[in-house]
Amino acid sequence: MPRSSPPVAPDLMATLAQFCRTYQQDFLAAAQSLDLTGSHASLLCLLAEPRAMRELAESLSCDASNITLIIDRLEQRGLVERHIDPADRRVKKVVATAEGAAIAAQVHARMRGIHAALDSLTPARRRSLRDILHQLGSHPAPGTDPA
Amino acid sequence: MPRSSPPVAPDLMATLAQFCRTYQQDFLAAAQSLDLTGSHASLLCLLAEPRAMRELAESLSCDASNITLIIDRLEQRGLVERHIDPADRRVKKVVATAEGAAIAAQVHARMRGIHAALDSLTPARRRSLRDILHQLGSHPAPGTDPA
DNA sequence: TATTGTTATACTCTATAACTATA
DNA sequence: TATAGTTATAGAGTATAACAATA
Repeated sequence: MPRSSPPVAPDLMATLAQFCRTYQQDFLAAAQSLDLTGSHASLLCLLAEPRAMRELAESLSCDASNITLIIDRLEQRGLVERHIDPADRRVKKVVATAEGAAIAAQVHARMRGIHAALDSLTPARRRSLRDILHQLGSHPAPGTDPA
Repeated sequence: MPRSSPPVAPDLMATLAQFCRTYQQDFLAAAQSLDLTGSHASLLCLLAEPRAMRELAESLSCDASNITLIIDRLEQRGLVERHIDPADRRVKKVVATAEGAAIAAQVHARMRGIHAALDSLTPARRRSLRDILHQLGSHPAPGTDPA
């Protein structure tokens, strides 16, 4: 097996993959404990700020028609509301209600596995992780290129 | 809003959530570029070593009957094979074929967004990230407790 | 004309339950 | 009897296409 890449890259990718898998498992378990599907919880957790339906579809990598149905249910449950954007009346901004925001916070709070893992780090390493992830986050997202 | 938690925790959780979302988007795009659904690609990428069907169901947080169908398709496509475990003839170990392993590697290789982000880090920070994630990974997984 | 969001439809995915084989 | 995997079925989720409203 030839190895022309820098030595850290393959190992890092594998470790990253495993971590994200663990994160997903923990997230799903937390969502289900709150009577939410993974999609519903993902959507709710995106609403720290109001977002247009189309934005949400892109973030979840799914069709816009799908978002309509998910938001329908979350709205029936009183967790989100639709507000027409005055700046462009075609757009509907989805905002979390107080209860919706509380449940979104609960999803993250109930991710016991992740919290336990993070608690095992020294404070310095936690800060280091946060800084590195923050830098990674401030990069052009894959699918969201504004042509 | 009261804040009794350590200051780094909420910020870290939010950053972590966003990173894992970006990872998922990039992973899905890479999978689709190889004519794989997200589930099929996830399963294929779990087969660095042979695994029993039941293990795979747990890793993907889905029912075992579902794994049967996914493996059926991957097998028809020549990407995996089922081998009865001699130690327990009820168990079927799923192993990736050479082509399956190559495609699994391709999935990771095609995650352009993640690679670009990682490339933006200094080598020292990449090593730091790898070490931290490695430590996080060596912790009791949430759903996999051997009661 | 292009875009946002919705509706109707068909297709796929996923879980539930019953079954076979092995332990 | 308990467990691993499969099969058949029903329910939920997802995408496609046509539509209404706004730009």
